[in-house]
Amino acid sequence: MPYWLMKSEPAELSIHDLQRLGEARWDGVRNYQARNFLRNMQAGEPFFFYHSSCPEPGIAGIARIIRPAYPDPTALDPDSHYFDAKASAEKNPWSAVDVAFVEAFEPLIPLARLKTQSALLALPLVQKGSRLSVMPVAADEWAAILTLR
DNA sequence: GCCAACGTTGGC
DNA sequence: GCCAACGTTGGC
Repeated sequence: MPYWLMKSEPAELSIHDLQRLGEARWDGVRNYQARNFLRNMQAGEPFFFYHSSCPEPGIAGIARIIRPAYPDPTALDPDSHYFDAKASAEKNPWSAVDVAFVEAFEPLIPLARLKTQSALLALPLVQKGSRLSVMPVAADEWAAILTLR
């Protein structure tokens, strides 16, 4: 079963928000490579929930996909930060998935620590300049990260 | 198709 | 707030 990692700004949606909500829609992805990965996700697949653009960036827990990709409604909502004037109900290029809480890491695994792991050199997350917000995680990478909890 | 300009991401 | 790196846009 494929594993994934997705980034979220905790001010927008944190692992603790998801823990409280139970489920949430993962929307607002506006990068084609990330969107293509979203579209490859299937219900049941787990992902690392990464906190980005915050005082302590790192992997904050685990969640799982509960509904595979469908048209992202925020692209059609003029009031949304993620509104895309070029999207329409007939032609919406953006996708969202629904996710459910699994586990929160206390404390989270800091990015600085992930960067010291030789097993993670191939993971885009730790590569200089990489901004990919949705990425696959290899089984051995997943296992290596779990040992850091 | 090239590429400069611009906007965004995201760590620090 | 800074800025490196990247993706996108649009003129040509």
